Order: sequence, then structure tokens, then C-alpha cells
Amino acid sequence: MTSLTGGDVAEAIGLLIQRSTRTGLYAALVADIAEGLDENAYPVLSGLARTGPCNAADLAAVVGIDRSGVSRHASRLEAAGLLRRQPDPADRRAVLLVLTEAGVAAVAEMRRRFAERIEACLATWPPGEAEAFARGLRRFVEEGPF
Amino acid sequence: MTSLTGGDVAEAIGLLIQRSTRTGLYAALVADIAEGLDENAYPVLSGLARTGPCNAADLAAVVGIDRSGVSRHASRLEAAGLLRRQPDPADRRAVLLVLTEAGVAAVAEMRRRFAERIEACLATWPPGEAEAFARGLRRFVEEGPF
DNA sequence: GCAGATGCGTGCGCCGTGCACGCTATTCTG
DNA sequence: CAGAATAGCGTGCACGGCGCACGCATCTGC
Repeated sequence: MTSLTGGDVAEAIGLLIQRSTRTGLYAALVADIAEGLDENAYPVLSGLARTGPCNAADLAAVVGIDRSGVSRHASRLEAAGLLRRQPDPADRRAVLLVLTEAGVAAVAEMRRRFAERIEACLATWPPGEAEAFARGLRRFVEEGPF
Repeated sequence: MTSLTGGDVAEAIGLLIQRSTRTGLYAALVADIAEGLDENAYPVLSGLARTGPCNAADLAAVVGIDRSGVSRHASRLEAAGLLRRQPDPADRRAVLLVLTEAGVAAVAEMRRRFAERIEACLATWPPGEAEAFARGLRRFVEEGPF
């Protein structure tokens, strides 16, 4: 029972992760928002939306890539008008990365489109099942092995 | 209600996908199995385990990368002894990619370890909740927007 | 004040990836 | 049956993201 459950979940998650790159869903979402950005920019953008204004090192830890990568992504996002480099008044070495209004709107729009697709699928489910799945998924992400 | 559900699911899936690469879970799993392989080899390996013996073009369609990438991954996996290039008796142009016994065992072992981690998390859940989540996730992967 | 530490951006090399090409084998056509 | 067209495969090439290491500016402890 439980072993079957764990195996099922593992297989499903593997497929989910694999297909997220295969179908190019994020790539399409990002490409619609701004020119010259690829899907690799999305984790940086959404990570910054979660953390709020922070420096490159902290954002790198959240996203899980090197600081240099964050710095480069930040340059591209800045050029696209989604992000702003703001000098930290308390520390003149530090640079605070903050979303512009356009950046906040872009994240909201991408999340909306993504949620829209998911709702279109969940709408066909029995009433309680979708909510149970959403609750379980949320809990799994919070407590899970990732 | 439903909009909150869709947004929650979208956010959770985004985090799940992001962290799967950030934490290097697959990378660690693959590195334990064979030397000289990175996490990018896992989709090819597990995809071949799902399809069974098939040619490079079909496997490329399943994994979602170019045929050339499959061919290169196949060379590395072949060198690692996990995969075998087998001439197709019916078509001497074609090359069937088949898992060796070591390859089958490697996939099974990686799945087992992954499932083990997940079960360790799910074990603390209320009895019915884990099963409901597993069922929902399975259904979502089958029907979902990916 | 000065040495060590911290934050940041950039040059460099590595590697995965897609595209295009060439080769071999197969299939279609007259 | 022969020749052209097609399909499957592997590889050279260029592109781009990534981590590492370095240099510069700034802060902090003694």
C-alpha cells in the first residue's frame, strides 16, 4: 500500500518535472511576457517575487544557482524593464534587486495563465477531489524531500 | 475557491520543479548509480524504461529533446553499461536502444530511493490523506496541462 | 589607519543542446 | 530491375547557460 503510494508519487513527480521542460510551458509563458528572455529567467523572477527586495547572494541561494548567474539574469531582466538595481543606502557595496511594477505585473500574469491552465483541468474533477489534491500538494511542497 | 485552488497548485508545481534542480536530487541519484553521468541522463534512462526497446527518434519524442541529444546520451549510457545498441533485424538502418540488466536495475534502484524519500514524508500524514494525494497527483499527470 | 572580510560584476572554460550535413539502408516508381 | 527519393542515425559546428576564479569597491574589527 504505502510502497505503491510512494512509487506512484515518485513516478508522477518525475513525469511532471520532465514534461515541464519538454512541453516548453514556462518558455512559452516567459516568451509572451518579454522578448529576449528564456525560461531560465522565470525562477529568478518568481524567486524575487517571493523574497521581496534582496541582494544577489540571497536570491542565488533561493533559486539554487551561482551568484554570477543571478547577476547575469538580473542584467537581462533589467534590460527588459522587469527588475531594477537599487543601491542599498546602508551598504554601498550591496545592490538590492527589486521588481519594477512591470515585473510585478509580469509575475502575476504568468501565474494567472499558469493557474488558468491548471483550473481548466481541475474543473472536470469531482468537487472535493481537486481541493484535496491542492491541499496535499501544498503540504507536500512544504514538508517534502525537496 | 477554485481560483485559489488553481493558484495554489500552480505555485506548488513551480516550486517543485524549481527545487528538483536546485537541490540536485536527481543529480545525486544518478551520480550514485554510475560515474560520468549527470542528471540529464535520467529522463533518457527512465523514458527508455517506460517505452521499452525503441529507436532514437521515438525516444527523443518521449523525452522531448533532439535526436542528436538522445544519441549522445545513449553513447554515455552505453559506456556506463546501462544501455545497449542493438541492430534492428527488420531494418538495418535502425538501432534499437535497450536497457541492459544493469540499466534495468539502475532505474529500479533510483526509483526505489526516490520513493523511499517520499514515503518518509508521507508516512507522517493522516492515513487517508496520502492516498488521496497520490491518486490526485496521478490523475493530474495523466490529464494535466503538461 | 590598516589588514582581512564581504558583495558584486565579468572573463574564462566546460558542457549540453539544436541545427545541418553526410552516410547507409530502405522504399517507391517507371 | 535500376535509379531516385526517403528515412534513420551519428557527428561537426555554433550558441548559450553555468560555475569558478579574479579584480574592484566597500565595510569592519583591531
